[in-house]
Amino acid sequence: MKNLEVAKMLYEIADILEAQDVQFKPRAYRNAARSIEELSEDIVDIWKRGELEEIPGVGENISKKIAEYLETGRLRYYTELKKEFPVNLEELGKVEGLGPKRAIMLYKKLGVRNLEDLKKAVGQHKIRELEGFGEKNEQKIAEGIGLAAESGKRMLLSQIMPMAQELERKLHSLKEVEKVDVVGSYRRRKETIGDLDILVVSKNAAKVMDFFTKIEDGLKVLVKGPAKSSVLLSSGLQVDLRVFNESDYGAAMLYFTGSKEHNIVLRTHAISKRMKLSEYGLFRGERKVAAKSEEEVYRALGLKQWIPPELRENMGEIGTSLKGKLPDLVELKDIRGDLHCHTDWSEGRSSIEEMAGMGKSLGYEYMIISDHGGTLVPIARCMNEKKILEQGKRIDALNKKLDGMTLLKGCETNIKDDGSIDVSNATLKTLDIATTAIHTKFKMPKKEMTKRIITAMENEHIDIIAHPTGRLIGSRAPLDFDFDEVLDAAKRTGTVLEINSYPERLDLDYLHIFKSRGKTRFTLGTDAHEKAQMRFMEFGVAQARRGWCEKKDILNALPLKELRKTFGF
DNA sequence: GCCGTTTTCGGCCCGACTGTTTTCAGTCG
Repeated sequence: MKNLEVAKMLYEIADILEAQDVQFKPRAYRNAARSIEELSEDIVDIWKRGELEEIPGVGENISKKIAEYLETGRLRYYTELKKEFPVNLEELGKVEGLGPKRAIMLYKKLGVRNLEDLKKAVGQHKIRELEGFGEKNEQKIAEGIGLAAESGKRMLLSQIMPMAQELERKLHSLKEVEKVDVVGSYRRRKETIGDLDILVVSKNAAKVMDFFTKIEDGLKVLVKGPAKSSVLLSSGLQVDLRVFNESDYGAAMLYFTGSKEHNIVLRTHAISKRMKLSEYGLFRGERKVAAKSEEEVYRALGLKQWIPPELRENMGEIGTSLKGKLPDLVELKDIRGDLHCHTDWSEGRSSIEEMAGMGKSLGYEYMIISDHGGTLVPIARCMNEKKILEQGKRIDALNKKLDGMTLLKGCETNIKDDGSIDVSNATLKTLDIATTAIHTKFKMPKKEMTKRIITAMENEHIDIIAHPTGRLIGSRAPLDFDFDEVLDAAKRTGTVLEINSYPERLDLDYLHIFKSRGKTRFTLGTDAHEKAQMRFMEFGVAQARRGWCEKKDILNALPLKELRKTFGF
């Protein structure tokens, strides 16, 4: 997968062009880079099909450059630029307050090429003497170097959520605060969060800013103004807070929820209607047309529906809302059961009874017990076939005692290198729903990997492929296989792809879900290894929503009777 | 360099904060 490599190169070209005061091109390169970064498909495949120009933001010139790079392994245009400016802009850009222009300036005047050089220049107090820099800037850069290692580290949504909720509570405790909302990528329920954006309604902004900049856990105040302040928490999380009037709050919510791309399209749309949109409202000339609520602003722009935050990723949501055709997104309350759970029969930490108790308290109609089973060693405490059958009997017995909820017999088996399953068909047949997944040998040629997964799907006893891409956010890359072929196989064999709700997995991710919607349905499973983790369902639902899923796309929104029919048990 | 419910040419989001300026540039989101 060369996507990130190509994106990085385009970002760097953008930075160098910007440092040279080139107009508009930097943005063009950045747009292209961002699209490529977010592709769910390998750019090499797109190039081979001759469809580079179909990528949003990639036109004739950039596509030629990408093709040259993929074909020859280098891009002359880029190497020329780098020869002129041999600067590690990616590294230097992580220093707060240092952008491409100043970085290039530091190279020209002081020969700074990377973080190491920058440290030296700061140490020798050379930066303060440069025109346009000064003592304070030098000091800021010195602090920025220390923080650079920490910054840019994104945290999982599940780690951020408790912090966000606590900040919300603290701000609410201040009597001057009328409203608090955590917005930004948190509100859009992105799988990882870089920083938190908080909006507050208050008539006493100064008081709120004083309170916020002295907040417990604050490590450093980055910015403090009458309308905006930023604090770096000791956890490394940056929190931005803005205070607004009640009357502008909707426009502010809209603006700070983003995404940036959603906003740009929305603002451009406003211009086309001879209006101007900012965080203070939608204006026609001097007159404020709408600002109080998001609904009001969207409506005034001619959109027929309010766009849920999870959809605001510039994937066609604005055009779709103009036509009034947005999906009616699945909600947590639609989910009638968890279809991926472990217990202490394999590597889980809670008993079947404890898990069932949790399922009941969540109001579920059913849930599966899908412990690890099979012969592949690396999986902790895999059940052998005898134990799988024994567990099945135990579940049957428990079901007679359980009132109002049904336990389903399941097992998470393993896909061997050749695509066969490490549990016999005879045993798989005794299960209500059979799940399988890749847990070994994550690297093999794309063709082989594709065949391996499809072979598993063709086993008539297999119902679900769990965490299909195998990625672990921040630590393991997704498996390399042809997703379209697997999608076709899902349609053909009736095998379902899972949306794994475990925060490090969230697999399928929203781009794959978006692409698959309508071609196959999905199951949601938490992959809980203890009862409390069954609450991860909300993250899976969020991911499904980000992939535009409706209730009908999710199998565990079905009543048990329908689920039985679908899986034939 | 890209793109089109205003356009195939002529535009390209917008405002806050900071530091260094004496009216603004750079950075950030």
